Amino acid sequence: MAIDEKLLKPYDPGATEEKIYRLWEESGFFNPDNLPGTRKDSFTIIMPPPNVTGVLHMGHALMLTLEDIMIRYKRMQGYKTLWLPGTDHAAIATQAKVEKEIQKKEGKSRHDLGREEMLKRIEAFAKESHDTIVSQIKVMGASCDWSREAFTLDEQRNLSVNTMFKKMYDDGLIYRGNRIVNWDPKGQTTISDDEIVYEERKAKIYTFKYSKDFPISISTTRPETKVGDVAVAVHPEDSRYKKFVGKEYDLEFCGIPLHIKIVADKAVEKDFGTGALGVTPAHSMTDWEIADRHDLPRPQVINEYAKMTVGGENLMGKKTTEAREVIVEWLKEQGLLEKEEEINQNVGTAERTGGIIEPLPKLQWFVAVNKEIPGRGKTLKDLMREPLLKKEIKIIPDYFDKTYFHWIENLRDWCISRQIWYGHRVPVWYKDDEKKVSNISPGEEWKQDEDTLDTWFSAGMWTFSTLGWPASVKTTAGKPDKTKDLETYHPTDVLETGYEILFFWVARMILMSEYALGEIPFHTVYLHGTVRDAKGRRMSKSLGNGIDPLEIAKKYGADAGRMALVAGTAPGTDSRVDENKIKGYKNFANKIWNITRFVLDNQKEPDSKNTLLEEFNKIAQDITADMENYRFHLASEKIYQYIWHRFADEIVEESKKNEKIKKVLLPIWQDCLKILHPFMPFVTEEIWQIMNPENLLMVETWPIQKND
RNA sequence: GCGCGGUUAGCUCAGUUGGUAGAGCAACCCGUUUACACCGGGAAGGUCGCAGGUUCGAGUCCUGCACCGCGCACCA
Repeated sequence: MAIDEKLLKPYDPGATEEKIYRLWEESGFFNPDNLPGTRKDSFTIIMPPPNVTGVLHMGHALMLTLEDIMIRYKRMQGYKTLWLPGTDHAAIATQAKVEKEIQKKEGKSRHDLGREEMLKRIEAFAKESHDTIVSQIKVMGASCDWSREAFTLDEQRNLSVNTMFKKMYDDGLIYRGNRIVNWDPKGQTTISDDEIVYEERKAKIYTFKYSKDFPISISTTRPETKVGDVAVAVHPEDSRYKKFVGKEYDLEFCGIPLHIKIVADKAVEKDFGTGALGVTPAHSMTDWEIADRHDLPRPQVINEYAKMTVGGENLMGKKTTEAREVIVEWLKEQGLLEKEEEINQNVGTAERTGGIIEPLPKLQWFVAVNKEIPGRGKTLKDLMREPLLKKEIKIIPDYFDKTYFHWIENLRDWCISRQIWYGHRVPVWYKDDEKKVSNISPGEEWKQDEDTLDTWFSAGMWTFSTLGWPASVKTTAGKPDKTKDLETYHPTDVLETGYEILFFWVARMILMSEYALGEIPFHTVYLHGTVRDAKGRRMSKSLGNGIDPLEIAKKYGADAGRMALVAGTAPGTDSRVDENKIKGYKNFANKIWNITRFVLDNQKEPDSKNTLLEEFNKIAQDITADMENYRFHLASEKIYQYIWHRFADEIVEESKKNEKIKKVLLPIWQDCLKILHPFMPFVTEEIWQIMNPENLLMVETWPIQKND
């Protein structure tokens, strides 16, 4: 074999990677329908869809690397491998981003533009963002099936979502109710419990009595909400207050008449503050529940703009923070204020907008998680728990099981309606006094619900909505048969994602799949950690410490970036980006390049009997076991160690003196390339093309067949 | 408050069912001999957070403690 001229120069990823990706794409092998040979067993990963809010970050790069490693390994093992890519409309995040931009550039709000125009703008942004993301995924070398690409907000997914909504509604699992919800005054929408981020802040806590003749003092950090109080709750065992329980008082608080009942409730902690809690049902989650238990009224005193809705001129229409000062002033004047202390308080803020959450009672759509599903004798919570208890689903690393169960314990009904425009609209239509829940529009004369659905509602269906559930009536010729895909590829094999969305997403996918299909969405959940900067800090826009995976690919090659991300990074643990490490793997790519040159220069008739072959075989088996057991962090280091420090440093060196060894160089080297391929697909494929231009390494057979 | 994880070489981290402690980078010495200086050879470096326990044997299993990080809840 003549030595390719390219091999005489150092390896240049920039001149190689794009060309190789095109070669793969043109082969059609990303699509499982086109794979060579008979492939009985399928292996499926549905890609966690990146949000169309911007560009890929290192976390995405790690995700793509791990998933591509699994897919490439299984493809070489002879599986019918499907890796289905997609993007997420990320409702609140995307709308908030576009709104902010328009506000900044044009000084207009979404209401100035109107629903239709605003949606057009968001869609244009999403489209652009989508295109960028797709090209970035390709740069990373992801061998996913673009012919099946999905978007969480496209037509097929909308049909899935609406069908699911109707099914749940008909089963009584979705209901509309006036309940207290987390209201984000900044984003002007409700959000779910999981979208709240608690921030510790200093706050003042005031201790006072409503009026001079009221017997009990209460403490609060939010005196302005006290105009909505209907009761004072004390612990049932609290001897200080027992004698007051059941009594009712009429009084005037800052000009507002209040009717306060003393109730006993075990939710109250005796030792906190005065041990007595002023109950504001409409503006506190705990208080709402207390009101439930004691059948108390729930007057609302704050509106959606975090402004007061009661009182005279001094309060009405004021922001809560201003109203607070008014009330504190009044308390001081009246001589009612007993104490004013500074405390650390966790303030709930909206994850996406940063707005301070204002609990408010609102008419919203909910998913009932504790209600029995008709005919199944189980609740949705049960459906989420069972597959893990029965070990049908395995989480890696397994210690996340406990966190998962703990979260389910604390789960309350899931508020799924959002007052934003970008997203799946609630599939409920109204006409006069009639209401219709349907998966398609019942006609022009019907008016659709204004709200949209929580983005996790559609994301929860991702493993099967992407495979065509429910079977679409509009499936066009040439496109994959949707129903057949669902049969072939579901349940999927692995869900690979970051541990931070275990609750948001993983739990909801299990819920949705178990409920709609009666089967698990995936067998294995592989959780990766957070990629941090060199100092161990989370990468964020505000810190400006983000590292762009594309820059890395450009500077060192995607192969080097992939190896650096995965080698030595155990599942579930956070890692740091270290440019030196990446550089080391760039050097490794060049080392491979040079080894190839030497091997091709020194080819001899292969010998099949040599202890070196046996030694290699053992290592290959060991690595295969690692691959089967998701130990990619070990497999990658082992092949690296073998290639550089055993094969190159010792075997190649020895072969310079021993002609017999030269006879095993090529066979071992070819297998090394195969094993390294899932990790560093570009450079290995490029070399393979020089050695065997008629075949693609991507679909070569893995040296060791399944061995666990 | 409840729970989870971490603590291993100067730094960043691996260490699979318990069996004589590993890698990368950095630092030290030497080296251009049939690929590669994006290189090679060599040497150095650890009482595996602390205290107990189980075991023939513990970085690995159990108990307690300390510090760091994280999640959930509370937050009147």
